[in-house]
Amino acid sequence: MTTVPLRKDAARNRHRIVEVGRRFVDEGTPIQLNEVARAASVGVATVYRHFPTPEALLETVAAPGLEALASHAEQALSGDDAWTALRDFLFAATDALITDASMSPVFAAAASTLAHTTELKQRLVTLFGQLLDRAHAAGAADPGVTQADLVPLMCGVVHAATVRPAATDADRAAAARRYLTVVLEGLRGHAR
Amino acid sequence: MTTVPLRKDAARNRHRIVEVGRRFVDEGTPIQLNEVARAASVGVATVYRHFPTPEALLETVAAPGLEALASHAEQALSGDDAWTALRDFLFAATDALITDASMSPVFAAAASTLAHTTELKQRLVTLFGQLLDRAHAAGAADPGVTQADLVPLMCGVVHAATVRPAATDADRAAAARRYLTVVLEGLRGHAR
DNA sequence: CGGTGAAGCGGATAGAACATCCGTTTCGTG
DNA sequence: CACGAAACGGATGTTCTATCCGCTTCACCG
Repeated sequence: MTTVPLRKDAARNRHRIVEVGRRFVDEGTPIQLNEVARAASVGVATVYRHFPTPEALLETVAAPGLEALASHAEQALSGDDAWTALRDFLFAATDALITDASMSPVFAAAASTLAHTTELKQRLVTLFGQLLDRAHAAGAADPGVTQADLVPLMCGVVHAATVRPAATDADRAAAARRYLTVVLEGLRGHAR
Repeated sequence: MTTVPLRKDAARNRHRIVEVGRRFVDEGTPIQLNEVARAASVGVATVYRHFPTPEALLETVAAPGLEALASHAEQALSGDDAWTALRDFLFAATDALITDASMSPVFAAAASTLAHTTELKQRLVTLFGQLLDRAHAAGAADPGVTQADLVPLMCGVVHAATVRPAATDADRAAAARRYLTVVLEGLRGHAR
C-alpha cells in the first residue's frame, strides 16, 4: 500500500484536475469527467486514470474539508464541558457541510472508492462517537441515540436545509442552524 | 385546464406505464423511460408522450400515496389534542415516506412538472401548517419552527434514516422513528 | 354500419454522454 | 545522451436519451 511518488507532469495534471473539480463543485456544475478534462486542458484518459468515477474526484475534492473537520473534532474532545463541546462542534460541522457542497455527498455515500477517504470517514465517525459518548457519560444526551446515528442525523439536518426553498445560501445556513438546534434540544431533552 | 378524456387505448397504455413505474420504484430500479417502454410493451414515444421526464412518471406514481397522506392529515385535524394529533400524523407520514420510495423525491423536489402534483403538494403543506399552528396555539411546539420548516424536517428525518447503513427496511423504519422522536422532542422542548 | 379525420402508436435513428484503447510523448535514471 | 517506464491525449466504440414521422386505431357522424 506504499504509494510510488507521481511523476512531475502527472502530479501537475492531477492537481489541475482537482482544482477544476473544486471549481465545478463550488459553481454547482455537475462533475462530468469529459467536461473536467476539457476545462483542465488535459486528455480525457488522464482524468479517468486519476479518477475512475466522478465520485472519486468528489472525494478528493472533499478530503481537505473532512480533514479540517476531524481536527476540529479532536480539539473539541479536549473541551471541558461534554455537552458544549458536542454542540459547538456540530454547529461548526453543519456550517461546513452547507458551505462546501462536496462534503455531504461523500458523507452520505455508504462506501468509498478511495482508501484514503474510507480511513478519513472512519476517523470522523470515531471522533463523533467519542464526543457523543462523553455527553452520554455526563448524562447530557439521549442514550437511545448512538454513534451510528450522529452522522446520519447531521446529513438529515443538512438535507432538510437544502430541500427547503431558500433565497440565499445564508438563508440555508440559518435554516440548518435552526434545525440543528431542534435536534440538539431533542437529544438533550430525552436525557432528562 | 379541462382535460379531454383519453382514448381507450391511450388510457390502457398509460395505466400500464404507471404500473411498470410503480414496480420499478418498488424494486429500486432507476426509472429509465426507454426501459419502462420495453417493460410495458409499448413504444418509447408513447412513454415520452405521457411522461416527458422520469420525474413526471415518478410524480404520477407517488400521487396516490400523497393523496392518502393528505386525507390522513385532514383526519388528524379533527383530533382533540393538538400535539398528539401532530405527532401521530408525523409518525404515519414518516412510515409512508420510508415505505414508498416514490414519495420523498417528489416531496423534496422544489417544483413539479405536473399541475396535479403541485396542487397536491400545496394542499399537504397547508395541512401540515394547520396541524403545526394548532400545536403552536396550544403552546406545545417551538414557535421558531414554522410551516415552511415541517416538510423539510420530515425529508431530513427520512434522509437520515436512508443514509444510515441498515440491514433491512424494518431497521430503516425503526431508525426513522427514533429520529422523528428526537425532532419531536426538540420541537416540544423548546416550547417549554 | 362504413367512411373519415383526428388521436395515438412505435421504432428507427439522431444526438449526447461516457469510457476505453493504443500510438505518441515526456520524464527520470544510468 | 539513450533507453525504458510512465503518462499522455483524443479518436472512437458504446450506451443512454429523446425526437421525428409514416402507419394504425379509435370514435364519431352520416
